[in-house]
Amino acid sequence: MKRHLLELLQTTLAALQKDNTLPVEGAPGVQLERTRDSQHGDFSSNIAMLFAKIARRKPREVAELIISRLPKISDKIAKIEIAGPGFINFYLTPKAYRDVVGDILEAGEAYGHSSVGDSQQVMVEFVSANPNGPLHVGHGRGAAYGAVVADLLAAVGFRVHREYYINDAGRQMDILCASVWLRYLELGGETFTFPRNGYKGDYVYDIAANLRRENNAKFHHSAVVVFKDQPLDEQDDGSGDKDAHVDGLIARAKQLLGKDGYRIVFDAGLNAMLADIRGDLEEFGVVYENWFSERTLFESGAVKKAITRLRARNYVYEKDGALWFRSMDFGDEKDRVLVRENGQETYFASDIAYHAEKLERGFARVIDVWGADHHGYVPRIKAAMQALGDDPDKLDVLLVQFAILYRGGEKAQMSTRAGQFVTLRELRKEVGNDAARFFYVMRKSEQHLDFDLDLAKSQSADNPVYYIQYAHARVCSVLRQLAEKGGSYDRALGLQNLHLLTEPHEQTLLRNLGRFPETVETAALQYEPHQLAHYLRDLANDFHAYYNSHQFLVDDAALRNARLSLTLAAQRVVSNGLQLLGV
RNA sequence: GCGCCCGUAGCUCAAUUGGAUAGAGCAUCAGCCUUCUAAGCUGAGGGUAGCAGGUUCGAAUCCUGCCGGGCGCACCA
Repeated sequence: MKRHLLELLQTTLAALQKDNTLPVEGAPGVQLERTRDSQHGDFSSNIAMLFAKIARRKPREVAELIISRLPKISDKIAKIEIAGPGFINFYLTPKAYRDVVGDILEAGEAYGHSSVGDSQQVMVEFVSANPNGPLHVGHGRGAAYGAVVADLLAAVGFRVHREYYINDAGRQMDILCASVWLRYLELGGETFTFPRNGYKGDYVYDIAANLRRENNAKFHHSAVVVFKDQPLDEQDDGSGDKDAHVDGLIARAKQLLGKDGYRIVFDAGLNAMLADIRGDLEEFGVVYENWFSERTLFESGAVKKAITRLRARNYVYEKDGALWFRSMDFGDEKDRVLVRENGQETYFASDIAYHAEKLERGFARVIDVWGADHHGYVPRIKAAMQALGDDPDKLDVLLVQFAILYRGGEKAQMSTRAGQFVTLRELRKEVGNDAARFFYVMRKSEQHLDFDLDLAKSQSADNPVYYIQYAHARVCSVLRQLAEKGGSYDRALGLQNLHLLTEPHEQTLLRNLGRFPETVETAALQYEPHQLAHYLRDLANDFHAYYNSHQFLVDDAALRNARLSLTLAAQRVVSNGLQLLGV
């Protein structure tokens, strides 16, 4: 409907511009929006006011002009009025309202889907948490948000590719490896102080135990040998160098285990964590087309290749023994290191290679979902893309603010290292997948999310997801009642008699059901799932109000089936909407 | 110090991206179950939009300056 009206306006304006009634130069784009208040009709355009200035005429005068030239009114438009300072308001006919019901029942699961994406290929990369511990509730938000954004884009006609970037090449993974190894030594009877910097979670013991089961004492060494000459890690007064300590232990592990042995311990940690993360996400309804390993970028030479390309374009230089990228040339606040003094490429270097590779794969648009604490990283990635001759506008970085946990009214601390955190798995178990998914996407992504664990765990009925599901359940209940009374629903009869739906509650419901496709579209294109969440809550409210004030199973067969049609349409939209949110 | 984000009802948040009288949910108060699940509905109170300017037909939204909060400023990832 909205598209239809937009086209109407556009052709009319073009005609007015063609005969020089309205200026072409500086002409504004046509805007049409749903009215907030039904007193102002159903759709409203501010185009006359926008044209008024450049045409040097009064807004209402311009509005008159446009209306006089609009093509013959169709059977879906009742009237067009000028209101306020110069709004052009469109009022739909009752028929236009009614037709929505047939459209919904006809389209079924496809209602709300569209093809504005034009089959363009889009990659959505999200979560990509380091595989050095279980996912916690912060990752959960990125997972829910990324998954819903991806599903929304798919619903409006994009070809969506979901990807998880596995950071399996960095120092953090070496620390995990060392942590696993040390726990393994402990299980073999060695005693020592576990490094402050190591991963202390119980899951590390599990991995170590597994390793011992499969390899027995193959990787065992005496603590005396392992810790010999290691820089001290002063736990109590904090005076020791904990980074040097851990790095020393990593080096010692490599030395004592040999290349192959180290790899086995390393992979034991990596694979265990990946399996855990993958399983966790799958249970959460989050699946990927691809899990992309950072390590393969080094192995395939993609990182070296990216650096070579940058060098060829004269954007790298050497300083202090390191290799730098001139990101300042592209507005970044400082230049960035690509290769460290010790010859190791930085995470940034592999990330450049990764993004170059994404575009090589042919994606028209690349979306990264990151934690908001990484926002400072955006300019340098875009700078690198530009330096490589790629279009940085193809990359949209969506920043997700942290979910702040509250327990007993107080902030709960999260730290992967300390091993004290609420895992995503734990959260899902306590509040359920549905509530977790809905809560996560209910808020605008760049807004901090207050996640009250007590409230969420309490299974409280305040939960909006229950409210929405209840609307669905009530429809099921109505149908059950109908069957018990020996009746059945006659769709044809219902659709023939939709004109009987004249109650204000019914009109409101019809009006809002018609907004669903637009809501899905804007939620998708703006990457704002919360719009859909709010819409569904409002729709459920409309339904509950209707349910409470009118009986559906009335004696009059025509009215009964008309109401059931409307009810089923509402159920369908609720169901499609929740489906998109992954609930 | 510099950069990014944020500041809307007692609390948690919306607002069709510059539109018409700023809206919901909790919480508070007052009503509605012999009739399709009360997990619900109806009504009431509650606002100097952080503060001060500016831009224009029109500002919560854009610009400037303060105030307050979060995050980031590595040869970590």
